[in-house]
Amino acid sequence: MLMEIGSHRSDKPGGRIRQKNEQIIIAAAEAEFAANGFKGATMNNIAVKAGLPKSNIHYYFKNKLQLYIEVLINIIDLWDNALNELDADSEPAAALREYIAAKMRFSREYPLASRVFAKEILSGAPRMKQYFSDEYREWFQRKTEVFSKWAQQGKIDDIEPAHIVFLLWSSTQHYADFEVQIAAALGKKSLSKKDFEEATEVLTKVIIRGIGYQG
Amino acid sequence: MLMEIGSHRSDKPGGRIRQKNEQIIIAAAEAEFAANGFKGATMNNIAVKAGLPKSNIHYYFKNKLQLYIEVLINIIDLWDNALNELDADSEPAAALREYIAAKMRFSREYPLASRVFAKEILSGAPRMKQYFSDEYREWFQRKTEVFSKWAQQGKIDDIEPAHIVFLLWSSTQHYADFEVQIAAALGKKSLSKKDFEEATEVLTKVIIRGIGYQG
DNA sequence: GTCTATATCACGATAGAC
DNA sequence: GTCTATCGTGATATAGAC
Repeated sequence: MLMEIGSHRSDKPGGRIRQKNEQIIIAAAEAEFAANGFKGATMNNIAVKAGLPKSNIHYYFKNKLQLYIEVLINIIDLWDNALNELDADSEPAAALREYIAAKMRFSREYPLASRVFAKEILSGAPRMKQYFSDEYREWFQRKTEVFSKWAQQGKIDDIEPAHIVFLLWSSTQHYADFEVQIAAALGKKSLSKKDFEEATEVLTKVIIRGIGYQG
Repeated sequence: MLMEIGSHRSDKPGGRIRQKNEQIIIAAAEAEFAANGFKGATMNNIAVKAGLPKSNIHYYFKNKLQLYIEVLINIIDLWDNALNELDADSEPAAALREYIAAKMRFSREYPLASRVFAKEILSGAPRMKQYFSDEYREWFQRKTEVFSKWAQQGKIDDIEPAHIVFLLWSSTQHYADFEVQIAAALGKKSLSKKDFEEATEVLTKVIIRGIGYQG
């Protein structure tokens, strides 16, 4: 599903030099795309951040779009795998605690990738049209069934499951995407590990209780 | 506080033609900035969307930055006024219900402006540095006191108020900013009024109960 | 595998005719 | 108040020497 969108990527085995340089370039691209978006990003800025001549970027990646897709795939894979672990057989409290913690860990560890994704969606996702297909809808619906089952078992309230998932996504990604505003509100330069732990604690508590789970 | 950042704006009285054209241009700029971000946006695209020659944009607005700031000010004013209405003397349930409804109404009525703001924050807010000053921090802290008072009165749980505010912001703005993803997940082209009402209902219920308010 | 040089085009902004 | 023409800059991408 994700591979389709990135199917043009070079699957060459690649020597150690290639692998290392590609990783350096992707990290640089992540920062540039996060700061300036797809259209605003320049290959030159990426090259400078990577510490490589501009032409080398074109040597390793066909064009700006391919580089961009590469960055997007990384974060989507991460998020999807975390959601796939949500299991209807687990207790809601434990399962949600773990999922929220995982999403918050991503927000802390990969904020740049999260921001690139967010900007793409904000733009109307013109470069991810295939990803948001019927297949996506079906995958999403399977995921929401976890909450439906919990509701049927009387473990949580009967709330439209889709909106619970959106709440989980929005509240956790916010700490990566809006970090500048949050830090300013708290009077800090940037968020510490402790800030993230506090936020995780609050979100876990509020959401688990909010959906009607009775400890 | 907001005016400072936009102090270079032309406060000329302006005839009817000017006022009308300025509004058309701002609406076009909103769409262009939402789609492509500040760096990615082009004055030409704005002109085409506005149905005016490119030079006219420069006639009414000094440059791209001024036009951008204008768009930002609109949405920030809207949001700030809504938050300023949150009153510690009200009952938590009624006050929060109203605030969430207002924020969701903005998400539905002004999604483009919300996205321009979101992209600016995602970029690290380089064009809003003055806005996120000590003054902002103080304003934010005053707003959080509403929740502290409610907690002191035993009306809600003793939860770090800042994170409650972040939750309110993230969960409501998500429906404007990530509309494409949400619509795809729900198998729709775009979100209807009913979708927004359902979401508002869920958020209101989950958050009010989540912070420990006992009806 | 790496870099220089350059072709080609689109950008923001302005000058100046109407 | 409106439009055309254009300047100067910086963008993606590639060709080809090393």
